[in-house]
Amino acid sequence: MKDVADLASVGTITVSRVLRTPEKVSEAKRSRVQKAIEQLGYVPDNTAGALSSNKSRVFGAIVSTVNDSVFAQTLDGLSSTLRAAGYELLLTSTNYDPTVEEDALRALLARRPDGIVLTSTSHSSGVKNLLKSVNIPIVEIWQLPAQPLDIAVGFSNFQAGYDMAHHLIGRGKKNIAFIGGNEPGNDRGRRRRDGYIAALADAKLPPIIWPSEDQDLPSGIELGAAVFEGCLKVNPAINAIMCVSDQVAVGVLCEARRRGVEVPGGLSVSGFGGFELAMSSGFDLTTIEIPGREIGVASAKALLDPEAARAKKVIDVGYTLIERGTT
Amino acid sequence: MKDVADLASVGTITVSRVLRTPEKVSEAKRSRVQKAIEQLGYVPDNTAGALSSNKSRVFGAIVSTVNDSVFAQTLDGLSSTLRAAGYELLLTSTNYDPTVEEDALRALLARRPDGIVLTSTSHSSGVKNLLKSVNIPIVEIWQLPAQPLDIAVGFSNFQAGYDMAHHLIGRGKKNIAFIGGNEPGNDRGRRRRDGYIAALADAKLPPIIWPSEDQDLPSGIELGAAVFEGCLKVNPAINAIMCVSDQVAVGVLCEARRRGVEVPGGLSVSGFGGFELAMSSGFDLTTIEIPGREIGVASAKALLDPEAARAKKVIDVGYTLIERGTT
DNA sequence: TCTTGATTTGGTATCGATACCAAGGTTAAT
DNA sequence: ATTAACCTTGGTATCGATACCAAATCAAGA
Repeated sequence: MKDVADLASVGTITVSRVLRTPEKVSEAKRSRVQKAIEQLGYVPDNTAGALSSNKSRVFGAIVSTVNDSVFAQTLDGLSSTLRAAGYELLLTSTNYDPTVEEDALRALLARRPDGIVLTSTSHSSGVKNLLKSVNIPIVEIWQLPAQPLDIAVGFSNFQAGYDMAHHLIGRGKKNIAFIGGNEPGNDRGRRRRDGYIAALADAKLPPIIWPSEDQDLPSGIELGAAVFEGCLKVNPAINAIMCVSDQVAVGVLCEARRRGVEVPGGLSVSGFGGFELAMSSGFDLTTIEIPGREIGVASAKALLDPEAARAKKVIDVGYTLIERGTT
Repeated sequence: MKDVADLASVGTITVSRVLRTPEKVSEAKRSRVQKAIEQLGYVPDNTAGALSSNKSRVFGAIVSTVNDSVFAQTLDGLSSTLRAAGYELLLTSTNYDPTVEEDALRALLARRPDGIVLTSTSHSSGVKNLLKSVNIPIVEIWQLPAQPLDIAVGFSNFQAGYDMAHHLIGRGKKNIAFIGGNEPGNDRGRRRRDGYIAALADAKLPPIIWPSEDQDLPSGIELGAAVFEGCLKVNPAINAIMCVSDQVAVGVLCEARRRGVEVPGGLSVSGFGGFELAMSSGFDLTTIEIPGREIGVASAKALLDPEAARAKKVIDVGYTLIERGTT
């Protein structure tokens, strides 16, 4: 920076201002400095800037996994919006292991981020204490918590589960099963299931849940494929299956085809997520579409302008129930 | 840090050593310092450490998209391996727009990363100059470039395309079409297509490529679904379709079912990627499985020990052709 | 011309850790 | 007992930018 300042015959502080607040520098010096920057190929050092200004221009994200298509959209929206504003994203994934969260957070805080995005909803007391001790915006995403730590962006999984069950009931189905939602460390699926249970209770129908907590079954597509050997064998009266995710629903649909079960005549199937394959050119699956990218964009905005976001506290981006051919 | 040092009655440098090189501090002082750290809830400031040591303990990644399941696995492997070694990952995505790369790189370099991971293979001269001017490990992933900038981790898309075409030819198919691979900014698909062309030439068969460069068609599943209205209508003799990705293949399979076309009797279909749905409990799709996570892990190792990686220069993780029910 | 207020500019201290060097203490070998 | 080598420890300078304050410049009105 000193070299640039010398070449342009200005003080170092003026170089700094050209980069951070160009409107405060006269036209003449500004162009001189910019020419010098280009000539020397100067790339500023943000680590030094972070130290002196106490602003790192970096945000941290702790996500459960990047390995989920709707989730990846959120990351995409987050990272693009932040980058457009001159910020960068430090990414950490916990792989649904809650014990990793505190370590990851500690490592993140050592980088002095200007804000943090979290996906999990239940935090250990260590995590809560760390978050309380720093004075930066904290955004919890996806599941809206009852008691947000600071700012929350997402939607209600409970309500989504309720709405989908209500939709199936409206189609005249009486024996509706819920598949999945008991993976450890992921309580979002469980909330959807709770919504399903509530809707069935309101309609005076008995809930059918599979697999039970103690059964150790695969997740995703394979779980869906296993439904016929497990759930439907025990209870053949089932004529609608509400799946915790689109992946599971696709597994059910693939297996139904293999067995010649008619959908939705013999069996209705619904998903959750709004995964590409659910589209009408794919499985034509009735599902609940989550605006994944929008969650990312809204979180980025909350991080960039925490005061405005704190006024709302909870930002509900909603979801859309899309009725297609499988129900 | 000063507070911790005072509480433990040691010098600040000893506190620093307890955190970075604990084996160089006597047992007695080490435990005293650790107790003080805990008591005060001290979280070190890595931005300051980065400034004085010239080591940020952060790596940068510039990826085309996080929105792809196999790709997400790479990120996952990369980030977990780095975090286990005490490093963090700064993530930037370009959304397949090559003009973004230089800006993203400049922003990344301002954070003084200890190494960089790139996914694209063709770089602008500005990017190349920037990379040459910094003295940190550069890892190019996925596509193995002819002339690696520094270190490359991936596999040969050309060879994968060749092998799959060879497999289809071996199944007795003579009219094999290649679908996709002309999305702008993504030359990996094009390499697979080149491999396909080479294999067909070796077998003295004419290549059939769809859509052509100038056609503006959707990508992914929708492209697959459009095949029957486009490609097969023009050339009904086609009896095998080699798709640029599993997504496209799934689109073809869905549409084939809808039209009652028998697979693989009337039409063979193959994919690429090793996407969850390709599994036997899903579509039972013949595909080429890429070890996405392994690419991430190997890149992380290359960043952490660049000398060892530079000895090899190119790390080929290979791929696996998995023959399933669709061919 | 002189004053006032706004704008532009630069000097210097500072952020919090680590590199470097030097000093003191310990152990082993002569 | 003496020397040499090693280990442990701390003081101080330093990394490269920005905050803060003060000085210089400029424009407009009296």
